[in-house]
Amino acid sequence: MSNWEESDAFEAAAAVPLSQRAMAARPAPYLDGLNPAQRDAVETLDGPVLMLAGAGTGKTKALTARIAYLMHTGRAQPNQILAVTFTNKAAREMKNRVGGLLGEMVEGMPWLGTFHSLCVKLLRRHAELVGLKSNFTILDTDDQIRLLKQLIQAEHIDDKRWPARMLAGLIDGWKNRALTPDKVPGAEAGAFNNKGSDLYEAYQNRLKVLNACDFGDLLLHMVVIFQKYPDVLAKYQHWFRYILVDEYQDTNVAQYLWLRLLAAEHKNICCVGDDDQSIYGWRGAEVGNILRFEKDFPGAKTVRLEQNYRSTPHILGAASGVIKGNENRLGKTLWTDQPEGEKVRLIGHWDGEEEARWIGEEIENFQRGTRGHDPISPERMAILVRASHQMRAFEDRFLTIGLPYRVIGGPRFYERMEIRDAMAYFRVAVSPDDALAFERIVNTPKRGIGDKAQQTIQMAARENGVSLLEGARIVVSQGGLSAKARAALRELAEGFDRWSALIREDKTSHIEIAEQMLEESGYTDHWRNDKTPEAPGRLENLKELVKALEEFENLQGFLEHVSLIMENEQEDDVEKVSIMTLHAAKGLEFPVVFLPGWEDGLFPSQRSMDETGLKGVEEERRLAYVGITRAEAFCTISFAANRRVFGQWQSSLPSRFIDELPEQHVDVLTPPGLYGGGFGAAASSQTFDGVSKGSDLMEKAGRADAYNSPGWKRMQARSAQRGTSQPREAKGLVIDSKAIPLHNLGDRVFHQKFGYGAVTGIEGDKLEVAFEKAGVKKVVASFVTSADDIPF
DNA sequence: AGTACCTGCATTTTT
DNA sequence: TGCAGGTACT
Repeated sequence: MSNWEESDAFEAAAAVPLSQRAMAARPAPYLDGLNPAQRDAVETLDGPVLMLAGAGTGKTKALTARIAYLMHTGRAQPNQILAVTFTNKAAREMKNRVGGLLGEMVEGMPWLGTFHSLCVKLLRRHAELVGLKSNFTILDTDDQIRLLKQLIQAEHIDDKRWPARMLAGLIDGWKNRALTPDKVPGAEAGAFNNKGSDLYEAYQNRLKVLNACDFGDLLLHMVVIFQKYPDVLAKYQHWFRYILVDEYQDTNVAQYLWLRLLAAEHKNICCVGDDDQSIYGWRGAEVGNILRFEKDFPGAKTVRLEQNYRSTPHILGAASGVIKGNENRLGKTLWTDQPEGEKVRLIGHWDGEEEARWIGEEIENFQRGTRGHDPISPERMAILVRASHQMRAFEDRFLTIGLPYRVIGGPRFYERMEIRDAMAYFRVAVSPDDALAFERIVNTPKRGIGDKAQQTIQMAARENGVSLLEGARIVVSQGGLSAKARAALRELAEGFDRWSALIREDKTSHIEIAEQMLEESGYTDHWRNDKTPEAPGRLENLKELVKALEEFENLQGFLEHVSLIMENEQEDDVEKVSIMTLHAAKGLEFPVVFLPGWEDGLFPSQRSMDETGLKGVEEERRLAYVGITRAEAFCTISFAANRRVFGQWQSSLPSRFIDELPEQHVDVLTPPGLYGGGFGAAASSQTFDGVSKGSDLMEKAGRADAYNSPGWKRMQARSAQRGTSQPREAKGLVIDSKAIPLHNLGDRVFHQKFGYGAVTGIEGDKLEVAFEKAGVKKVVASFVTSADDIPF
């Protein structure tokens, strides 16, 4: 598999025809505004190129300019360029940007897409070579697990000791490494109760019978086909004159092989990436791919994009200082011509709640534009955490103080096909002129209303200036279409008449109406009769959906809520602070970034260190680097000495990465708990909520050993030395300590988010309220109103 | 079939 | 602590 290494360095680039050179000589607007490095990366068209693009150095700009350049110079037809990304979002963005540069031509870029989508396209053409039909289905993770579970049980293996998830993980790992069942190394084949590779093989056979494949197969099958059928490979090798790869540091072995095979003829492969931002090792990404690029592709030219257009020098300095601790890296030096800006701020807190409270106040300060800078709106701020469970503290706090936030990268439940179908029914029933929703379900389940019938409906609707549903009624009444389609359409229209009437009457519960809709429309039956392995899961999801309805007063309310969630994934009209994991933040940027939870064990994560040792720490360090480099102007790192983990109080030491921050780029703040020089009753009684936290302190005191740690001591020393002032912290804290008891036990109150409830406990300015819908919650008193105050 | 209790477990996530 | 998945009961 290494004829590449054996091949000589590339011959000089083939002579370029004069006509093309003439074209290249014309002014090219997309080249304007590129810095020298970017320009180099764009103009080096022949042979392998590694574009080492640091964070915020304009790699997408360079990548898209390169595509434009390739087309403009006539080096390749748009359809001869293979451009690969990891996410649909990235593919979309690239398409848009190339479109912006070149106009219509992008329409002709059929081979710009994700690894997976491109492989689906290829595999549909050659499915028979791996025993599939071209209409194979793609299983999602749930389906995969269900199938594996069946196989495990068929082997009479205890699926409690040997869970399907574990096997799925193993198989995914093998597929990531392009290992078919027969290629699994002996040592690993015995994994999973000695049945690892056997079960893998059984699974693959089962998939074939089902005419299905999982995500990993999309790549694996293509690699197998390329390796086994040189004629097929040759066709594509020849066809794709230029290959571009985004986020190369995230590629796994299978993707690497796929690329290498495809690039073997023309050798014009341009990989863009940043070894310092490789954070997906745990799901099979091989940093080695990018580190080895020059060896894998002899004669490769490496271009470093090092001018950063995003962050201030202090932020870059802090990030560089941290990443320097990694051994295995290609190395690059980010620089910027921006003004110095503020230092990265570092602050330690007593516990996680205090950290959340402090950050909430800081966000409000930024929002108000205190200390000399302009007000910054919440959507320009983000909190980046290591693990999603850390988000809860912030959600709780922000809900309490009424600070709008959104969580990025939550469950993708509402993206599922069956959920979207079901909701389309709801949408049409609630608002009959929702054309998209109507289009979605008019022939789902199959009703024999094909393209032509739909066009007829569209025309009728347009001619009469009515909704599609009305248009359908007109078509039916006029006796258009075939008798069969007409009958089906009439039934559907009558269904919506009934369901809409039920909603209007408001007598039947919206849950019942929803169930009725799914049942009477035949949608549920459609999945009941479906024999594919994913059908049971779909039905399950529909049940979930109906269950989710319980939380709402009516269907309208529900749809609004869901559309909000979906909009969350795109843009949002409301200005909200983003809360997300560091992983989810890659590729994004914010003027204000908070990086909480920098404690050893949490970040770097203990598990990562246990499982992969030094390699793990290095990946965590890259995560730290990614986090810091998300910030444009203000970056605040924080940690807490005590944190509740699984209900147990735990104390921890500041993250080792904190000690790696270069001092000259860091401003150490005095934590509120340290007010006046030490901890103790004074600090707590002034900074909390006006109520002595003596008992809490007693409880926590025994765990304060973190404060003997080098990191903490150094922090204290630093802040003493610098004489950091306290007012800015103190200011915010006074605000919510004004707890004038307005409520008594048993009072009926209203909260913006949680609705109505009764006060069941009072603790200083905090109330414990049993909400009718949301259950028992603790809220700050100023954010509930007496129910009598509500004006309706 | 559906619910109520219990137990075990607990990064990071895209396709 | 909180959830998900499984069992056992109705």
